[in-house]
Amino acid sequence: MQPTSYRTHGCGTLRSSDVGTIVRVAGWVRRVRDLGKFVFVDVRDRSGILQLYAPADSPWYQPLCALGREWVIQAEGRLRQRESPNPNLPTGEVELEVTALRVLNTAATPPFLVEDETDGQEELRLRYRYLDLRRPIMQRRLQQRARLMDILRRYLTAQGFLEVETPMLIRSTPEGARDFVVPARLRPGTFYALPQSPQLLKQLLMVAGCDRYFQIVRCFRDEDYRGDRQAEFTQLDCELSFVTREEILEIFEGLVRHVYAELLGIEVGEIKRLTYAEAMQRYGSDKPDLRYDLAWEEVTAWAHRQAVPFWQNKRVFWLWVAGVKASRNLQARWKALAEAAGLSLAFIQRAEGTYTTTLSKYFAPETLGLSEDGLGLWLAGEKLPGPELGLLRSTLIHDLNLPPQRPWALAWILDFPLFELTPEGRLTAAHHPFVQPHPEDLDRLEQEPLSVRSLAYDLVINGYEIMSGSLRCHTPQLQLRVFRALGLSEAEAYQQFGFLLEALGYGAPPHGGCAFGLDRWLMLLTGGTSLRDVIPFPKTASGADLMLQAPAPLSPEQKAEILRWLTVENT
RNA sequence: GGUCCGGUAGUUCAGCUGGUUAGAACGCCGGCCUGUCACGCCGGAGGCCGCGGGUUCGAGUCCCGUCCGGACCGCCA
Repeated sequence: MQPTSYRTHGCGTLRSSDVGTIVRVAGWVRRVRDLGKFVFVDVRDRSGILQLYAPADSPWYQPLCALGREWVIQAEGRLRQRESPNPNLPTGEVELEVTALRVLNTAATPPFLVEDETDGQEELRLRYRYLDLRRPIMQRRLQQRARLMDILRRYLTAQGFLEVETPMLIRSTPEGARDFVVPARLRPGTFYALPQSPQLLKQLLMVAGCDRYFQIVRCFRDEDYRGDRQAEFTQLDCELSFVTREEILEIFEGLVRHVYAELLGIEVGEIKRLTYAEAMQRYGSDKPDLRYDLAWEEVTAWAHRQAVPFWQNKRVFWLWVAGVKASRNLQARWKALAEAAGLSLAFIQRAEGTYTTTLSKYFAPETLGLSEDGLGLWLAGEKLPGPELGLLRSTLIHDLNLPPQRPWALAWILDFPLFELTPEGRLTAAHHPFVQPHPEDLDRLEQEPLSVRSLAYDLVINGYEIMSGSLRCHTPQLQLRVFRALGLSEAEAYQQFGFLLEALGYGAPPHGGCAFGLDRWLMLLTGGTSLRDVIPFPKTASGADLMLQAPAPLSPEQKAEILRWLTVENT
């Protein structure tokens, strides 16, 4: 804490070695404890908590007793050793014997405890966010956030990245999430859109020769909220020229390791690499939580040799959960879950060497060669592998309260499909339409587009997609081929993405990049379960800022002007 | 847009199959207290039971609607 004319020290910085010095502190009253013959007052500032002390015969005894919670005060005195130290506090060895006190501001009684263990519910905390952020735990989260950004800036700058800002008022592009839209006053009938990401702008920066770009940038997507999703969020956005996918992975693997080492002092272990196909086959998800080793194994060939009627003509997957016993109740719930998806689920339970299974009339359990107690599951269906494998895996982990094998599991997911089908059966970009097709699959782009892999990659941490990126199409010819595969004529492509195609035609270097979801990553790094804990001023699930009371109606004048813009014909 | 959970004192909650005057803890106010740190002890104040309608002799409780918060599905290239 910086000394100012109001203070000589930060409250939380004082130790036994400072005993005897005259100290002045300024901060908030956490609590007043009047014991009759003396009084203790805890003062809090960003650095921590310090205990003030005055005996009943002190002229400051009465004024200290009269303080209220969260009043802002300045206190001066000599630091002394405590008679009864508090080992739970960094400053627990010392206290300040008050010889001067000034009330800088009083405070209304706060609606909830301004403590780590607060009694306030989230709704109330959001309404009084400034009080919520005053809690030490929230202060630490703000500090962690600032540190993370500082670490990223230093690291990337040292790696030759250039920090460049891109505009917040851009144009709406088709596909993707719903845009937030801003009427353009000077051009009635036209609109800006807030960026869902600076994707195209950073590609243009590569065309400009920036070589390596990064930006810590706000992005906007007008979609529904979740605990891990806000409409307004912060990305670390990066793009590099003249690099291969392998080089990009190495650079950002370095960044991730650096962040864990600097921020948490943790050495992250191996960062696994899985193809999308492997991830779906073994975990049923493109963002599996690999803190758990649990994995599906396909046993279709074996299953077809058994006399189980509902396994014939199906693909069958086997999952073994060692050491657990599942109640009939749980088994019934999982079965219902599978059947709701049109799949069949069968169990085998081994407990103290004895088998229980509904399939005993088809084959002897002993032939499975299980060597330990546990629960086995067979999931069978025509459309497997699919997301049901993942749903069941995570439900099992949750319902059985399985312990993770490791606190951190980082993995690259590679070789995503380039395209996927919309529910209406139309071809659409799996990632975005600027991703470069995998060179090995390029000749199938027109005939078998769904089998084409892309040069996209995701970094998955503990089941969350934390970073996502790809190599991009860098020639107009290739970009047009992808657009055409997506059903866009050359005219339509130029109409929607003319500026990009034009730029690619002016000597775009090979390039690729990625974006990290910083809020989500920080949520994991600080051990939270909600983005609202790491975003200083978040919104509720319905997009409201309970403190500012946003969104709010416009004034009649503003509203009339908007209506005029909306009704102007867009030529 | 859909499903589910919640809304009672400043706060967190309890309040049974509808039944007299709606409770507890913390906080707040007053008093006492020689080492507290979730101080302790004694006393006190504090309620539009989210809002609107309905059923009923009678509604915090049951029904319908609505608003707010949360979780999940859809959505999130």
